[in-house]
Order: sequence, then C-alpha cells, then structure tokens
Amino acid sequence: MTTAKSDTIAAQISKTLAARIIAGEIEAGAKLRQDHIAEEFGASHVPVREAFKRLESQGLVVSEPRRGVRVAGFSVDEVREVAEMRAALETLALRNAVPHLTRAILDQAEEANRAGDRALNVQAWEMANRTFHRILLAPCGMPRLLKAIDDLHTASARFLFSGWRAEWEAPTDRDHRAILDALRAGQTEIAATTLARHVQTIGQKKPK
Amino acid sequence: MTTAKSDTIAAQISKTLAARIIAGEIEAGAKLRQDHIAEEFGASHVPVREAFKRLESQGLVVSEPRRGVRVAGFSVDEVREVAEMRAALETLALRNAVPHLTRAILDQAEEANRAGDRALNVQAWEMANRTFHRILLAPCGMPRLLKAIDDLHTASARFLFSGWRAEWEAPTDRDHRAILDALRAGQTEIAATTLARHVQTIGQKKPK
DNA sequence: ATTCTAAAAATTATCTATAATTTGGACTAA
DNA sequence: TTAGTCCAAATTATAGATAATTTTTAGAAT
Repeated sequence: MTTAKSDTIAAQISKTLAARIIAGEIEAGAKLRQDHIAEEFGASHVPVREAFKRLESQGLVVSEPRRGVRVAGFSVDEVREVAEMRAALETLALRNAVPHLTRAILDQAEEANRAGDRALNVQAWEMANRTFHRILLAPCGMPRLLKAIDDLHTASARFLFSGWRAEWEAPTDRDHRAILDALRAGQTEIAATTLARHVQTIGQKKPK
Repeated sequence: MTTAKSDTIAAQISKTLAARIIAGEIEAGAKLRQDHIAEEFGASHVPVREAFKRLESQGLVVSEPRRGVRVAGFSVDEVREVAEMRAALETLALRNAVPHLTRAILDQAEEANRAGDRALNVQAWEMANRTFHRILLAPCGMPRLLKAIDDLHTASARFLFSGWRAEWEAPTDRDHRAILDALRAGQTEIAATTLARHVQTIGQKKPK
C-alpha cells in the first residue's frame, strides 16, 4: 500500500488503516478510537474522522453516530454477495473492454498471471491477481465501474487473507489462462462466462 | 429529503446538498466553498468536510486535495455507464429477490407503479419509480448490493431532472407492468431481461 | 501588448480547545 | 442478590484558531 507523500493526512491514514484491516491485523468488530489513532499518526483527530468516512464508504468499517466506528464483520453471506457483485460488474466491464484490448494488453495480463504463479505468499498472489483483473478491465473506460470493482476486490482480499493465513501454496491459475485464451480467440462470451464463474469460486474457497 | 433530527450535523448537510445537486439547483462544475456552506448551516466547516466526503463516495462531487470540491459533471458516457451498471446489478438483485417475493410485495409494487402514473411532476414520478424498484429488489437481502443500486438511482435521477426540467408528462410505465406480469407468472428470466432493457432505456431519453 | 514574477487575498487543511454524549462502575434500595 | 440510579471517566462531535497552499492581482520587463 503506497502512501504518496502528496496525499492529505486523511488519505494516508485511510490507506494505512485499510491495509491493516485487510491484512487482518485489526480484527472484525474491534473499535477504532479516533484519539488513539490520531496520536499514533502524530495528527489530530479531524483527519482521522475523514479517514473513517472513506473506510466506511468502502465497507471496511461501520459507524454509529456518537458511538464511534468499528471494523466491519463479514459473514459468509456477505462474501457471497461481494462475489456475485464482482461477477456481474466484471463481466460488464470485460464486455466493454474487449473492443479496446490489444495484443500488448493481453501480454501484460499474462505476465501478471505468471507473477501470481511465482508468488511466495498470499499477499503477493493477491496483488498479482488484482493486477491481472485490472489490466483486462481498465480499457472499458468506465471509471465509476472500475472504482466499484476495486472496492469489491478489497473486500474479497479481506476474506482471502482471513482464510489462508498460515499455510499457502500458489495455485496455478487455470481460469486466468482460459480467459486469456478465449480473448485471444475472439470468444468474448466464453471469456465473460469463465470470468463470472472464476470470480464466484473465490467465494467458495473455504476459510481455514 | 427527510433530515432526521437525530442525524449528525454532517449527515444533515450531506442530505441537503445532495438534494440540491440532484435537483440541479447547483450546476455541474460549481465549486462548493466549505466556509460559505458552514455559515449557511450555522455550523463550523468540520462537519461540512465530512458531508463532502459522503457526497464524494456517492459520486455527486469530485475533490482535489487542497483545491476543494466541485459538483461532478456527467457526460452522456457517464449516464450510459450508470445505466449499464444499474442493469447488471438490478438484474442480480431481482434474481436473488424472486424466491422471497410474495403476492403482497407484488401488490405493493403495483401500487407504487400506479402512484407513478398519477405523478404530476418529474420529482414525484422519480420517487415512485425508485420505490417500485426498491420494493421488488429489497427482498434479495443483500445490503451492500442494495446500497450500490441506491447510489446509482441517485445518479440517474440527476440526469433525469436535468433533462425534463420544464415540460413533462407522466408516462404510463409499460415496462413496469411487464415486469410484474412476468414475476406473477413465475417467469424470472423474462422479468430480469425486461428489467435490464428498461433500465437502459432511461439512459437514452434524450435531455431537452 | 504580452508574459513573467511577486505580493496579497482567498481558501483549504490541520490543530487545539470546548461541549455533548455514552459507557462503566459504585452505591442504594427493594 | 438484583435492579435501578447517579456520578465519573472516556469518547465522540463540533467550534474556533492557526498554518499551509492555491489563486488572483498588480507591476515590471521584454
């Protein structure tokens, strides 16, 4: 998680907290005390509050007025919900991206996929996986859609990390290759349905 | 727009500003000066900033660090984007809602539809339209999905109001009836595809 | 006339301080 | 013991003040 120095303090705090929540360093349901966090970052609590607002819109924390914010929990139902939303939105993005996909872009995606295969831990694999999806979908040119998908990826990553914590081995991603092959062959529909199925299987990998 | 007294000041400001932006009272691209707004609401600028954050997550304003926020513009591309996202997400919600739909719920939806036919202005029609969609989709029990759809409805409403401003006549909504008929007959797929087409036509009603 | 520079004004972002609300615990009464 | 209530501590929410940044304006040089 790169916290650019040009960002506002609120943005930096938001990114750092998001990374912690996703990594599972802060457990679900834990209260986030604004004064404590402000002290840790050497800031006042005003930018902390703004960071909270951002995290809330990403679905990482829930806030009750006058009672503070706590890390959002996630049930199996929510994991499934996120997976289904991803399937719906990523297929939409893919269909709109296809006309703009070039050979070079597909090669980039393949490289990202190989990076995933080489990943030594789940964090590295997740980053490569996200890159793969982003490279393929970005050419759709629909910024609002891409942002929504990105937030859903964040939610997915949280679930992924919570499940695979200790033992983990890089799965060679057959689905990714199948998607690439279909795209190279101009079979948009096959690519889209494969992507939809692929995303939904993520929600089924059992935690622990 | 009901601003409950129990809400925080930030929430009240956010709702009021959202209503103004949707109604077109503040034009796209206009700067929102936090001090001026704070003064108008008799508050300090801290809750104003938090309200801005909320509006940003809804896509109603865009913010550049250290340069303030301005009302988001919306091109025809963005309108189409929102329409396509709605089509994808609302069909997903509908498919998941169908098993929980009862006769009573369908009757409620029909009543909302009639309210739309009786609407005297575009605002009343929009509210009835949103109610219709919400009644049908809420039983899916996917809160994150429903919130996303609601934000997209807000964006759609902005476009709708900008187009039809002065002259307007209530269109009897054939699509809504077709959806209800299909649901009553247990034809989920027909209902879903009709809904998808219905949502996308909204993006095609030409403004002016 | 135009463009570059610098000072001034306006605005945003943050900090410190104050007010309001909630939570937890102790004490009292049933 | 068990509620119930009240007080104190902790925490959130807002206000007022300060610092930092950007935009505007004026002036000078080409």
